[in-house]
Amino acid sequence: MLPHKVAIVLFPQVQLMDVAGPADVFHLANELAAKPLYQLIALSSQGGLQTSSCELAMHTQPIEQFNAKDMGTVIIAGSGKQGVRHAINDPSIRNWVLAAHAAHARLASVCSGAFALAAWGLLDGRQATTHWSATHLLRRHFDRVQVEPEALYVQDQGIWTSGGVTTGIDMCLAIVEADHGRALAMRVAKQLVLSARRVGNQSQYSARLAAQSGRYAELIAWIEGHLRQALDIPRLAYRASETQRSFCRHFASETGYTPAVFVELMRVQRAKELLESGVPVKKAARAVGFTSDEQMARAFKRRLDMTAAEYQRSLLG
DNA sequence: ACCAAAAGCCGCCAAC
DNA sequence: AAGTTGGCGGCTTTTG
Repeated sequence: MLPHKVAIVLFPQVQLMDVAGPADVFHLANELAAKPLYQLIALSSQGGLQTSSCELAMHTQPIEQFNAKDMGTVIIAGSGKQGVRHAINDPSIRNWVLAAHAAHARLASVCSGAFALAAWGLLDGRQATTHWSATHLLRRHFDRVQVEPEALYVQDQGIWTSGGVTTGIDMCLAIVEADHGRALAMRVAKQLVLSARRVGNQSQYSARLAAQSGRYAELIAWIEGHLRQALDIPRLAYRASETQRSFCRHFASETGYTPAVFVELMRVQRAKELLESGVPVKKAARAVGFTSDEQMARAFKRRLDMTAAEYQRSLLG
């Protein structure tokens, strides 16, 4: 089987970590699988040495020497403003990436690389993210992009975008997982000594955001303060002075979560915080309102794809 | 790992 | 006329 070609496209003033993180993930995947799963290719407009924003330079190949149609994955690394602008207006890079996309290559960006994809129209109608400090800019300049400011990384119809710097690692782990399964991705994460593997959609944050304003702000605040008690739909609807049917409908459209899912996310989030401060699993489970540690284990599996004990252990390194 | 019971969820639709 | 409400039924998910 031929290795899957992964092209990383560098611009002037590239962020070193945007390149190094993904590169090491794919390289370690090869090592740990003991098979050449991925072939890494660093590309730039002219080839040669590319100086990163921190002055360390990387060797690259001229992009036009490679056939875009051969690429399995193309990663656009982030860089400073001038670098991105330069890339956006460089027709050789643009056409090459578009050709790769037309040939069904998987596209991905790290950090400000999303601006290049957006400028070329590739993110129209798609969910995407970029560095947290630039999400509002992305939204302002490209109103057809569904910007997800809370996500570490997002995948929508074959195009992946990730937030800043180290999230490129999280994204590439998810790519490895999609290609070769969870076991290999976990081994790579472990090899990289990543404490806790982070999932792409930080839904806990979204849940918390939803709590800050809007029609159910008060109810949500109350939920947060009363996680230990039973929070089923009849009770919540009663507190909201609505019928169950209307409450469910309104709550879901307001927060994006059904009531039960929302409560579970809150409990998992709070449990994580307790586990982080060293509280034992059983105690944490009771403290946040899970009726048993068994129930918490199931919730952790659902939301984080790991057990509470695994989560706690992952923090200790 | 399984299963029956319970709870959650959501489309449907008549009634506002 | 268009939009919201809430009861019902049944399908899916969760629980113990």
